[in-house]
Amino acid sequence: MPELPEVETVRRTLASGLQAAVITDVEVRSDDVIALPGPEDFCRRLIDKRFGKIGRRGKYLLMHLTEAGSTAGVLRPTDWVLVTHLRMTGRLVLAEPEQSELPHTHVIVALSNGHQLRFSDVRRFGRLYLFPATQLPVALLRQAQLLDQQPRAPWGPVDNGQPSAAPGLFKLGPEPLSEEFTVDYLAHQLRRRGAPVKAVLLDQRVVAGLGNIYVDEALFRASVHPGIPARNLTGRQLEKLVAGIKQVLTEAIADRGTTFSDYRDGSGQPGQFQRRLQVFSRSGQPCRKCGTPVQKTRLAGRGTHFCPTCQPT
DNA sequence: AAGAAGTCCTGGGCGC
DNA sequence: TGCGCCCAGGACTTCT
Repeated sequence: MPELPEVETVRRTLASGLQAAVITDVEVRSDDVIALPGPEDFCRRLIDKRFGKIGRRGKYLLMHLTEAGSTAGVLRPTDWVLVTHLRMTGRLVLAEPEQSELPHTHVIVALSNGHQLRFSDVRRFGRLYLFPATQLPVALLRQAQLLDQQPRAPWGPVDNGQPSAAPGLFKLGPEPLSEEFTVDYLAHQLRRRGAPVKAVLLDQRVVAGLGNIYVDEALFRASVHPGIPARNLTGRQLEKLVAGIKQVLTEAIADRGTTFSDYRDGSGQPGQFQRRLQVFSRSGQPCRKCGTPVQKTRLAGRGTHFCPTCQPT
């Protein structure tokens, strides 16, 4: 399940192969993975566009696209942004045309440098979106690091009152590795929430990019039981939780993410962080700190792993 | 308004 | 061996 560290690793591994490549052809085999616009428009708009920067916001990947003829670099109001969300089993890989395809390959983007960008997804939960750049808020583009400075021209999004195809993209909380994500911020967010702290941390509006694996790992590092009502956390626990989240994500990015079965980076390589997991997927095995068997329970509809000794209720 | 529950989707693991 | 059941979960919608 690609969470922030996995998506960041995909971003890094795709960036060099996509840089300045022009799209020469697009094949969509499963219409339902194209969330926006319709599949024909999606293909037509992409052809002859050139890849610029590849950014990330939470678990979303944002790819800047310019007209093939225009100068690269600055994001212009006429540009487009290809957005992807891999959800559970989605994969984006660069491949040679003669390389065999993964099963469940739904989209193939042919590039002027001879490579292909391929999207595959066993469960077809993942989605691709193509937005006119002006329909994305400046703040989002900056957080995804597609924009260096405030654009001079007027910028959208044009609020036409229509529901967006990707409502979550516009409601994301802060990047957990940014300076915005502080103890004060998290304290404010958790203050009125009576739900289990794990459920609140999975809410992308609170903080962007955490999923089941890294929430369990961060809570272990903070010695916080996942079932504690969010509002009951002490100041000390909040400090340890913010530090734990930043620490586990930083280490996981350094290890190129966690691979159980499906996840691979943009060049097809698995991650290495699974070797360093403390509790996730380790139920019944001894806690690496105290030796107590790691327990698994169900919380917020998710398999939840914790050490009953290190993370007391 | 917050939270719980249902929905999507398919490979793999399990019981019989 | 093979069939059928159920589980895994991110984000979204619907219900309470």
